[in-house]
Amino acid sequence: MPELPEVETIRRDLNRQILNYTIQDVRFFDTRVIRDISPQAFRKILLGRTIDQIHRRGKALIFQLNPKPVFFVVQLMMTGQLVLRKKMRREPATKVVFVLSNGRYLHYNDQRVFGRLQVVADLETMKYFRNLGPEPLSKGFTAQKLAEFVRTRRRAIKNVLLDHTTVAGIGNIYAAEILFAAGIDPRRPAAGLESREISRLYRAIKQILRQAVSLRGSSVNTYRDAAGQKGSFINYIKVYDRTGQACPRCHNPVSRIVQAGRSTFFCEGCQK
DNA sequence: AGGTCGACCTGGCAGC
DNA sequence: TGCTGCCAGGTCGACC
Repeated sequence: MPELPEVETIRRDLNRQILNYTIQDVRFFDTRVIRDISPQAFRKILLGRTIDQIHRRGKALIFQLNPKPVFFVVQLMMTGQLVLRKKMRREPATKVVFVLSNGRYLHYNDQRVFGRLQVVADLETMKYFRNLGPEPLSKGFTAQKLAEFVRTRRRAIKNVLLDHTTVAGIGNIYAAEILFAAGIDPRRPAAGLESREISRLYRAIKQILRQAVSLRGSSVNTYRDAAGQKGSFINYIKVYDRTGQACPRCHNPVSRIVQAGRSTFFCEGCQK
């Protein structure tokens, strides 16, 4: 999916364009993305409610609706997209379309149908939010907190970064880029990192995510922002999906390995 | 209890 | 051309 920078980009775009508008209709083309309740019940809850504010927590988008308390939560997972259009356009991946009172159509597209659309009165009822670690770009996320968490884990630091109880919103692309920026080998046991390495890691998390947000995310494959456009951080990616290509720092070929069943890209020359 | 693995899905691409 | 197998940005539950 979209990781934190991509989801944050969508949030900002939608916040500028659809606040205070009302959901007038919900049209289903594939109901598999509605999981816990019937599509009819889902539709009934949303109809007539106004979008007060759009938040993000980790990789989830949270639409705060009025009358309260109702939150419409979207998890895009691997291939979900939220695209705002002036006309309804049904594509193969189009699953649900929300008709808004400003005459716009918010399309939920999802090629692989992993995404989830939920309505809840209390976010804490969702397991995802109960277990989620701190927001990496918030003041509450400190080097101290990262250090406390990292020191108790024996598994590889790459897997600890991907674990959303450590820190929210980091996925496979940014885990690779963050570890490259920090010069840390993704295979290192987390508990073995020295203080200065954890400091470097902390700074890399902030720096890479901030830069990616400012560039509107990366588009490796299916990610699109709320206007259907690609993000430009793709042009600044150093190691992700670049197996065999020269490391921009030391010119060694980039390596690909598998950790916990997922690809890891890194430079053996300068990540120690 | 921490950690890993398969399941959930579809589509693109490499190799034969 | 067409088949097979592999791969993909995430999360959860089952299992060791």
